[in-house]
Amino acid sequence: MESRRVRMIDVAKAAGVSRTTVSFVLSGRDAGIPAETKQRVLRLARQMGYRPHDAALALATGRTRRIGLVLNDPTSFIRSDSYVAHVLSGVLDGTLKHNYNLLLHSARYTDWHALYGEILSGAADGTLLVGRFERDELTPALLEAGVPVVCVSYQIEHPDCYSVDCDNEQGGYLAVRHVIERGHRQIAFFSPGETISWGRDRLLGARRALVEAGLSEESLRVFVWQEAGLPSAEWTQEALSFLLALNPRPTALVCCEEWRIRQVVEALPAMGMRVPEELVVVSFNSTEHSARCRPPLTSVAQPLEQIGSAAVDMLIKRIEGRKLPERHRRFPVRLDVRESTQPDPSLAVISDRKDIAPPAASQPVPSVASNGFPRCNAVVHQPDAQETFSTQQKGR
Amino acid sequence: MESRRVRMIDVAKAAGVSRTTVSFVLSGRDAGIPAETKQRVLRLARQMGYRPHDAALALATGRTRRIGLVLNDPTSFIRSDSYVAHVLSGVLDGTLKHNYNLLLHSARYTDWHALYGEILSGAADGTLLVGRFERDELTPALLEAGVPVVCVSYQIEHPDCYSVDCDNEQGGYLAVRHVIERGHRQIAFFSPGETISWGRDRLLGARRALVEAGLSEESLRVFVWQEAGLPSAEWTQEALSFLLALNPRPTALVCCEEWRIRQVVEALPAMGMRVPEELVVVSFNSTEHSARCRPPLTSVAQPLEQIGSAAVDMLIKRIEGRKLPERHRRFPVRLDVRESTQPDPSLAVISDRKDIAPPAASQPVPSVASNGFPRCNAVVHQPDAQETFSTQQKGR
DNA sequence: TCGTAATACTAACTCGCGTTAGTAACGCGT
DNA sequence: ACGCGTTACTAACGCGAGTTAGTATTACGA
Repeated sequence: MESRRVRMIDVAKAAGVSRTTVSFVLSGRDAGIPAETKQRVLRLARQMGYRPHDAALALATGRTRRIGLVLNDPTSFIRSDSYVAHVLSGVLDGTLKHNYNLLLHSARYTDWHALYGEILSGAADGTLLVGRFERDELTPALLEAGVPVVCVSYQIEHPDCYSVDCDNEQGGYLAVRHVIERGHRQIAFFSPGETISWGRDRLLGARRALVEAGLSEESLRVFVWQEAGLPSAEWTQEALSFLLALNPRPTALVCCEEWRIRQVVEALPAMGMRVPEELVVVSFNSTEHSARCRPPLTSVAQPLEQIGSAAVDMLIKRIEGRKLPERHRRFPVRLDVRESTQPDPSLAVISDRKDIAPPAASQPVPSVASNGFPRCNAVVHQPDAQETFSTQQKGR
Repeated sequence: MESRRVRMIDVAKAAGVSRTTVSFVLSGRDAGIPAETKQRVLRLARQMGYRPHDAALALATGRTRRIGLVLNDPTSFIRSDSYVAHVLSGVLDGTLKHNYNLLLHSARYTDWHALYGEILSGAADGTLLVGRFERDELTPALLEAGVPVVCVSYQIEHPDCYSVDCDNEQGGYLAVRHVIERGHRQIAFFSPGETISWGRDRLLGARRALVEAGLSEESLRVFVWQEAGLPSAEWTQEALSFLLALNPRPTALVCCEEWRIRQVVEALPAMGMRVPEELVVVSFNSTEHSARCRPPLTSVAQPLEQIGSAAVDMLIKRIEGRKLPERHRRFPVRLDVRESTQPDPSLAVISDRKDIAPPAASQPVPSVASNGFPRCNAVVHQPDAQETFSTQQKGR
């Protein structure tokens, strides 16, 4: 009962011309075909419901109009961290704009051989790699194979590596400078580990803030979970216990991973600690998870949706062989000050760069994001919002 | 510099056999090929890094090992509602299990002609349609065209319509019965409208609860936003103003849409209303957005990830031409009682069915979901948790 | 009338694979 | 020596498109 698909040759027969002629008409190629024939072919193609067959088109043209996407963790959608959701939303904006579709690879990053094979099979014209796993063998292998690839939120050392990310170094800097300005001297720092570029860069920025303030780099108590070999939730507990037992005890905590901060904030009351009175907390990403936390968390925002859509732009330019002005595109970050470091919400937001506007003043859940930053309703004021946020490419 | 892909014929030449032989060896088909030849071909294929070309394979076999997914709204990832994220997570589990990939169509549901064309192009073997839009013309058109399709969270009247959903009628029933048991008689109900199947069914269940309690169906104050022609946020405000002006004033509100409940809860304090003291609130879906709301919201949970992965199972069975025991698969729902209807969290959870276990007792963010329900940390007790949640198919 | 050019096409090849049908070589029984 | 069956392959077709190269017809100028 399955009605057979209408092929190009069916249209050709109905129109009384050759398949080649139909192909020329439909692809808009002018091969001296008279208007009358052209109209007849177009009309019949429409009437008969002709649609080019995807696989045949791909085989003949060598293009799929699809881009692939690999997630470091397929379950990340439902983790507390909505990083992936925001990036994916930007990616979909990008693919829609370029008239591409998105192929979500379901294989796990840990099974990188399977992913490698699928990507090389040419099911997509290029691939976005989002949020690198530890011990990454996939990225270098793909680059070596010459597949068009753009890394999102990380990069590796390779002459063909293209990437989109935020300015993580500046993010670490802003976070730590902020707590220093609030008077804190004993600062803890939860890091995923230095093999992950954003972990490393945020730590570098943190150290820069310390040096700038005349503090020693060693005063920063860095907790690295990658090397601990513990499940994530247990690590958080252990790290907090350790932190609270330190002497002098840290009064500020900067946590690189937004999903972990929830574990922290939920665990602290049971340990007899109040936020921000006894421990001040700064997170990253500044999505609604930070904004709606109790208390709302001061957080380093990055324009996740812009990063997603910029990655698509970049990848498609590579696919089409166009030149790119830079291999690594960096977006600026912004510090959203909330109650976890600032009991009085009427104080101002810190914005280090003059080219970054702070978020719009709080209205309940703005329905449209005015800039590329995640939609959140931080309770902040705007000290000087004349300058608007600029997405212009900026040099490294 | 782009190194040319290794084709089957390259392997054949290297092995000194025909392409057909290579094809037979690689597809494991026994055509009397001696073990020695077989080994040689396999070794060379591996050494040369041969990977079958996706489009060629699809063209030859007529199968892509891909399933398509259409979202009613590509921006839904970042809406307050994480419904899509949970379903998508389940879908990815399903595609991983069956060794399929997922094709995310980036075109908008409103531009259904574009989607229709893409789906008919055969880029995927079948398609999941998630969360239907109003005035749906796509679904019937696809069914009429004979494309394998499974509808998630809705269904339409059509002999070929397959769907996966939760028991929405029971959900509406549980929600309203719960507030009736709490002593409420003036109940408001926010509905998306009756053309959306879950909106209609939840309302039916709500009315059943009223009738069962000996209350008149007319006592339910139903607010339908679909017919209002207002943007969603404005509608919420207007509906709330209207609600509060009613005499007698409703003391309970059941809201079908989880993302709207946030608008409600955030707007109420400014209107001088406290939850739950002056207005008791029940939401649906019971994802972390309800669980982490202040106050935490009583909510009707549905096993979103199971729904997603069941939809994939169903679709792939259809693609492979296997028989399905039923055209519409319904999952049971569960009521998670939280503080928005129950100021004292030490009271018990209401669980209408004995075959549905309540959620696990609260631990900070369980890392693994024990059943198919969204991960959330409702503060509830378990009255009798001997029975475990059953995913066995249940008759309509 | 012939040559050339423009018009209006189409045959045939290609993409990389699955698959059917057929064949050449060999062994073995009679 | 012949026939037959088994072993070990391969030629050729098809999937549904794009694309190249070529042809038949007509028009027009010399």
